[in-house]
Amino acid sequence: MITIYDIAEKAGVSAMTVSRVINNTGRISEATRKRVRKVMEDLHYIPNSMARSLVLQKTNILSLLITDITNPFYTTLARGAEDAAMRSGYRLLFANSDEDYAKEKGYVDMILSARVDGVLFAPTGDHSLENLEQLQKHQIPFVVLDREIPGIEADMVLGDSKEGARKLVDHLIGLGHRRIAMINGSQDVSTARLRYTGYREAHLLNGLSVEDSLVVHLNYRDFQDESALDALLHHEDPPTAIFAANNMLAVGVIQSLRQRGLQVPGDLSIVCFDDFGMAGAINPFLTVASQPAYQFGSLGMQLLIERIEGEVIHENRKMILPSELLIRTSTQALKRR
Amino acid sequence: MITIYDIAEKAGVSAMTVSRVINNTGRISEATRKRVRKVMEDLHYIPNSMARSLVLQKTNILSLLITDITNPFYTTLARGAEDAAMRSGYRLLFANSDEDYAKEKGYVDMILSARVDGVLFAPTGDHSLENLEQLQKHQIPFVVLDREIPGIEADMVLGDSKEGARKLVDHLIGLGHRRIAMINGSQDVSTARLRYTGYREAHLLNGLSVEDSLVVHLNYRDFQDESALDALLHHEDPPTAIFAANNMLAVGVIQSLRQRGLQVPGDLSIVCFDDFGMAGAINPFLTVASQPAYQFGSLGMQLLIERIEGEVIHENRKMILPSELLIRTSTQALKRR
DNA sequence: TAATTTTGAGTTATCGATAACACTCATTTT
DNA sequence: AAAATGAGTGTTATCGATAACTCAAAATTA
Repeated sequence: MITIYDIAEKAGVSAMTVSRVINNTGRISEATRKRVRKVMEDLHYIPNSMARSLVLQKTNILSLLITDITNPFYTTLARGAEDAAMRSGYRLLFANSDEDYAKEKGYVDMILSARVDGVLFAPTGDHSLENLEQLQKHQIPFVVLDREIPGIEADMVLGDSKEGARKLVDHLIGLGHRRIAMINGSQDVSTARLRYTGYREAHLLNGLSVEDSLVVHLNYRDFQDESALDALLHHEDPPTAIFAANNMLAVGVIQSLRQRGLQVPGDLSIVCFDDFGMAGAINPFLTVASQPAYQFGSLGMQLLIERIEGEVIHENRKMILPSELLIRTSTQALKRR
Repeated sequence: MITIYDIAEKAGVSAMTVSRVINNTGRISEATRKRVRKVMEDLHYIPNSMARSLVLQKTNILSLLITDITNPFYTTLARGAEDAAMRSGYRLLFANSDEDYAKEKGYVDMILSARVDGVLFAPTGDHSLENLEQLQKHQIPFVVLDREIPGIEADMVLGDSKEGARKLVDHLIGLGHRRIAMINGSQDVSTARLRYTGYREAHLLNGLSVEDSLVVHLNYRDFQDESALDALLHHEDPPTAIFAANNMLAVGVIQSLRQRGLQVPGDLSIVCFDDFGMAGAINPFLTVASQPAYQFGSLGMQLLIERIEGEVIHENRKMILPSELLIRTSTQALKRR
């Protein structure tokens, strides 16, 4: 491995002079500069960023922790974060917790160990509190994305889960649906709680009551346990529409329904949160509350970088990004029976 | 920031003893070990991995460079790579080149600067040669994914682009199509060349000739230039089916067709390479040659880790993963006119 | 011309960890 | 009882870079 000492020797100068050439600091004569540059090129020199970070106490690396790399919402968010980080001259260290608290903890340790300058943190759920406190203890600046964590004061970029859910359910009610099931994520996640609240409010505002036997709490990531769906379908007064709390759940629900020979929207209307990115564009099918994923990333990154570089310590900022109701073909007016 | 020296002082031992406790090396009395452990916990000590890597000359970090983080093929591949890296105790540094050579170069510099132990490299195209040579110069082990680069000898995990393309086009010909257009990626990418060869062979094997005016070379990533599609549609003897060389191109084509009021498969049948992951499961629509994306990642990672840890230097290994023809509803038998 | 300033470097200490070696005691061997 | 062994720990040098300080020679000023 080539070091500044190798360069220094070949160029007949001291290591410090090489360092000065690399960083364009101090005074160097044009002749020396040229000579050093030449040697660096000849030897294909690349600075060792660990050594540099060690002394500078700054890595110029920011970390983005997402919960599901296969979910288009998060990959689009990642693009937004990456672009914003790049613009400000930071490198981005991606991490994927897979909605798994233990993995998340592992990545937090890695992040601390790597001494990154800041973290964009999409938590797996309320229990992420400990991991965020861990960051606080070590004074790593962070911005919380997508899910609010009770007990944590920090900059946040969130969606309007309640309002979005209200709009979706309102749309279903407007189509005549009265028996609307909800397949929700874990109650441990703020967005799941708020989406339930929105679901509830939409009912109440329309003079309908909420029947809790139509509400199921699962996990955002994968829809494996089909018994819940079975219970809904065999309900004495079964639902005519389903509100899936996110896109992945909706996929699972639709697949299961299809296996059971049920049609969407023929037999059941389906709505969900979050769109499907590029892939969803092939055949825009699901009626969704689409969130501005790219902005989650770019705005969050902006807040983070301001925190890191800004001299003034602002109040905590909480940005709420609206979602957009996109009505497509997975919903239709209730047929009378 | 807490260091081993802080721990050492508080515990009344030398820094070396702390290091020994951390790494479970050397002989330490149970009493000292316990005392040091206690102090480490009290002070929330986290080792500085940069300092450690600097002296060990090993980072325990591997890098995965993909070309499109919003493409489900690559995110699934990433999951495979991540899982495999995790299993072997490595951390994974994701990087996303966005099909952009300059960004790729930037990430290669970062990778070199970070002194990662190895790289899983999905190149943007043939010009990635320079970037791979850069890695070779610095003796960073790497495995090439998905796209073969002329002039590079290395372990590779590739798909069977030619065979997959042949199957797709064969399927279309079997349905009676004779005028089959191809919307291809850049000729700078090996998979694009091979998919064209497969397209060609399918024609020849069926006793058909290939008409180059039906073949368009664009870019894998986004389908912006619609003039090419227009030209095809206004061809004197227009195509009845389109083979899009990858999923992203297919999305673009279908969106454009829809804007023009054309139906798939009513007016045109469409096939493409690569499936759509979770998101595509909502409404399996496109007939595709599906590649085992997860395996690309996990197998590639396995080869890489063998390279890094293996004592024997094997011959270069070239793994070809088969694709599977999934016939869905974007293709139908040619109606006579 | 002597004094001062500027230019263009070099020296040394440091960041946080670990390897290699050294050095006590206590215990075992001869 | 002297010598050898081994357990437990400390010292010093090192990884590759930069900050802070130093210093000689050249250029400028008085």
